[in-house]
Amino acid sequence: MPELPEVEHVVRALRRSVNGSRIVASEVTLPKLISPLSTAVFNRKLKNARITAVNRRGKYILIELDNRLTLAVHLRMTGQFLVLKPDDELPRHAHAVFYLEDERRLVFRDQRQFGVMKLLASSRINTLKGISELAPEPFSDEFSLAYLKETLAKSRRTLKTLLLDQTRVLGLGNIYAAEALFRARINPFKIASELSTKRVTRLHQAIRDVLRAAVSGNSSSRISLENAEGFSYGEAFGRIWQVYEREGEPCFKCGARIRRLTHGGRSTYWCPTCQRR
DNA sequence: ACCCTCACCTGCACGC
DNA sequence: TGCGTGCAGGTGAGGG
Repeated sequence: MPELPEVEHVVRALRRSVNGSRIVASEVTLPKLISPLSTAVFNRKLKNARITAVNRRGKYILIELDNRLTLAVHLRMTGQFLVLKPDDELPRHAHAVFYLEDERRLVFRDQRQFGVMKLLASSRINTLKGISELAPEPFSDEFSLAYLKETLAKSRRTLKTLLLDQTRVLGLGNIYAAEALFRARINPFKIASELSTKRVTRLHQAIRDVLRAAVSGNSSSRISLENAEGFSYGEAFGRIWQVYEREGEPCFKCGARIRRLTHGGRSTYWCPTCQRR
């Protein structure tokens, strides 16, 4: 599920539902999830730790504990958190269970098993491979027009590819990259360094607009970890994509048929008229 | 230093 | 019904 907005929703839901809770025990049934730690060490370090904060950096969820450790979680494609009440059955693909002092269980499930958890000293979070190199947060001052202009100027890759690179532009995934390019009326296969200043400006605005709309959309209040079905894209969020997953359908702006091409192993959708080369 | 390809997994929709 | 194919929202290792 998760691009930056979805991760932000998960973070907020975790804050509402488990911040302040104490973990009395944990269980991990998929060792690679927490590698390189052993499950024994992982469980021992978490025992009796209290969750003191839940934050986000890029698409990483940072669960801070009162023992100077932080659990950094990346959901990748299908990772989910949910909170079970005492009588609830453990769902399929539950790979880690955190038993809370009030009898609830915080569960991490992940159908495709791509998700990762790293437990390490809070002071060392920024040294974590994957986090240390991340581009500035899209809503920070650091992610300025000048930053984007310089970043694009340095790359001969296509925009679509570059927008997915979290070390250059943070927060977009395959959906929002396509949506941002549509919003900015820019062709996904354009070479980054060849973009005019006018277009860079439009793209900068579009990236923020698309992410902001998704973060602050009507969905956020409805999401709850106690109702896992709340976590999905598309209709469940009450949103319709402009181009994503709309191959062959008419563009909402001009009526042209939306096109799709597989590019670097992933689908790219665009309107051939609104987003000319 | 950069950029590309592939690998990591399960499950679903599709066509034969 | 069953089986093969392609596809799915993300990243990181390895190689050119």
